[in-house]
Amino acid sequence: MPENRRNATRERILDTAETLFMAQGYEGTSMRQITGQAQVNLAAVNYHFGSKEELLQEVFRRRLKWLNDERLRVLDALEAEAGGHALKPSQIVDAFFGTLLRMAGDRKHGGPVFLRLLGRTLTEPSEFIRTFLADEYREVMERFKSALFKALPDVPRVEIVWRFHFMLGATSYAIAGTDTLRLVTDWHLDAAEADGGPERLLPRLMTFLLGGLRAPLPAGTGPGLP
Amino acid sequence: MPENRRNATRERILDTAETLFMAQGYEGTSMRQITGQAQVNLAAVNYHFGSKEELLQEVFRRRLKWLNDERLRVLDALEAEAGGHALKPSQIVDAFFGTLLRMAGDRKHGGPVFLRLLGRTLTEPSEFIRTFLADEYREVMERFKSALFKALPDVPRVEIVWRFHFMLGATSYAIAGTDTLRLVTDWHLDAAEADGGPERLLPRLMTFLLGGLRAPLPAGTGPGLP
DNA sequence: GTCTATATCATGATAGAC
DNA sequence: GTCTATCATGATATAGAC
Repeated sequence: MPENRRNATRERILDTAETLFMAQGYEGTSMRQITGQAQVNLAAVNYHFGSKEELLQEVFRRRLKWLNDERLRVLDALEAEAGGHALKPSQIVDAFFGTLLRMAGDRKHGGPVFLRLLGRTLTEPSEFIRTFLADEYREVMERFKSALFKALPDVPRVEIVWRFHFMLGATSYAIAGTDTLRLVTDWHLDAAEADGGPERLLPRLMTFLLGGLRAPLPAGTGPGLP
Repeated sequence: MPENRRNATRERILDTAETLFMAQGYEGTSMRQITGQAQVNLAAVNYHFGSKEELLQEVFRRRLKWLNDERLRVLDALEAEAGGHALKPSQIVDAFFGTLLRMAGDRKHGGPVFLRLLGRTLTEPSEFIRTFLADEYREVMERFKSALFKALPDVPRVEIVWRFHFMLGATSYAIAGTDTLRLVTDWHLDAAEADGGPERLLPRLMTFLLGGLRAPLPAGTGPGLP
């Protein structure tokens, strides 16, 4: 069973790398750590993926493919149901960010480990990571921006794009994990409240995001782009 | 002038390290890069700071000291002016996040370089960084949370803390730089619009943050903690 | 296909001359 | 205080045996 063993080794490397990159970052994780913990040979990474950079890309690709396909599937279903009418902003935001957060409960697709990795990687400085992520996200971004433009025809497009950006930031930070949350909590929240899992986080985040997305325009903001 | 030279070397190392950590991250930056670009000897970092970790901490300390003192100074002034009355949420949010963003125009205190570094570091996985930042932020966090609790007496404290967390995330991501912004833009915004500098960013961000902070409570949210 | 062994180089840190 | 020289370690990647 060479095919099975090949896949088993590949998947074990990917799973281990995902966990280590999440906990220590890309630069902070060595191939010796990955192969040691995955109990495969040091040369296996180069054999299966070519390089450490390509390993990282594959770690993201197998999860993002599923996530973004799912996002598009949900958006397609909503738009089909609406039959040409504009969607509600809350539907669009849930299709994008709700689908992401619900991944946390789905261990088959990475679960909380991948979510934290993704949140932490979005601000990673390495050029090749940002280029790669921008490519992976391009299609889904265009679809969701279009949906928001249609749902909010009176809001200048430039404002919608900025607010999408702010929503991404709030969400990334939230899924980057409870350790960073020590900055804010540490104090009035016990661990049970602070670490309530996705089912507590999602409604709170959605409320915040929609409040920001639908906030009245600030004074002095020009009209939309042509 | 041994004292002057000592300070000049120290400051040059700190400035160079700040820029490189911003562009490449902590793990991705070597002491050889830092000392080479700062045109000081390789041993100078260990002599002046002891280790690479302590260098990073000093890079942050000199900026965060000024930033957080300034935040507290603004908050003190607002509270003195209010004379015992609760502040408006917008005043508190501006004292915290506005003071941060206005640092971007102040090259004497790091300017945009430090802002991007800070935004990128808040999701950094290294344990010692997170512990260090949590310590540096503790006092200012407690003061601002208290001010928000007082300004929003009808909102459960746990909700305020969560929303503070979301605001931090949106802001971190926004100041982490326009490169990451390619994820969202790349498309309908020309560079001039997307990269409008802090004077464009601040009102947009404030509107978003306040919209999220003051959003109506979601259904099913329990009462505040005792 | 998988692994051993190794090539080649960069890293953070330090000892000791000046 | 600053520099040179060097240490010990760990990094990614690969050549070649099996």
